[in-house]
Amino acid sequence: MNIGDVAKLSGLPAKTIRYYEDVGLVQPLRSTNGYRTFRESDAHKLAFLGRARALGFSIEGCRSLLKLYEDTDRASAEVKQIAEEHLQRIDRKIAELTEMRATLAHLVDACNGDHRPDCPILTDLAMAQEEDV
Amino acid sequence: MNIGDVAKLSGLPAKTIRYYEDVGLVQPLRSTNGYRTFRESDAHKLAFLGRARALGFSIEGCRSLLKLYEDTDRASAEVKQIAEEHLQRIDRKIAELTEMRATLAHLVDACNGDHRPDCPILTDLAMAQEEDV
DNA sequence: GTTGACCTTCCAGTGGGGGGAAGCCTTATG
DNA sequence: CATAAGGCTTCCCCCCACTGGAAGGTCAAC
Repeated sequence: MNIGDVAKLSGLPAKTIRYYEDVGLVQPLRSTNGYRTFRESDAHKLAFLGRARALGFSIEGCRSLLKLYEDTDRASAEVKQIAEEHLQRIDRKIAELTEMRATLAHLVDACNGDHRPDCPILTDLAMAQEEDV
Repeated sequence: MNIGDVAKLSGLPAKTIRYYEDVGLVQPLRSTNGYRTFRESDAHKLAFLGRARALGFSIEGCRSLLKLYEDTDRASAEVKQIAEEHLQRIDRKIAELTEMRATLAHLVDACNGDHRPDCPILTDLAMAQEEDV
């Protein structure tokens, strides 16, 4: 398989696949003309990577997961730990965004949004004094 | 004021303040020795920027807000629109993370996390077949 | 033989800074 | 007066995970 084929199969852009080779996540063969040649197992790996990335795992997280995936003697506890750490990162990110959202929503709500210049959003950004909300 | 003073006042690292000058968000003066000299208004702007960034506004968003802040003839509707667009971006991001979280939490839940190699997390990443959950 | 689709490598850029080097300026102290 | 400490300057590279594009090689079809 050439890169275009495996790109279609995995849903990843060819550029991304080259990048994954660069960082050592896949090691396709090379044919005599210099083209990358992907085996079934490479296509499989790339699909795996695509799904792990879609769940928000970092490249290094993907590398760890892939290593465990290929180690049939792994302990599922190791996989679970990686996933749980990632889950916590996601939770922290959601909490952070939720707090931003609350503050911003409150400000947006308080703003008339008309032709006049008075704007509690700007006032708050300028002052951020702690008053009653 | 030198950069260290205004860094303390605004809570921003000096590096960040230099970067903000680089991208044109602040224009401090220069004293004869080449040091940046910040006025009260610069310190004010930087504090404004710090708070806007803390709400997740991009540098370009900050630039727009700052421009409106300094335009006493602004219409609050313009500010509100920028804030609402940002709010929607935050909402999309939260939705995306929440979906990741749900999928991942389900997988983590299904994984025994013991010494055995069987792991639904890896199975799912490898297959992602659509079955009942 | 020539088009057009595919492939290759390499370089640069994204956002929002951070780390650190090399070198000036200022102030306090011995 | 010398020097040491700390603050300031510019400059360049690094982070992440790609993405875009240029310049050029390869292959199948017509």
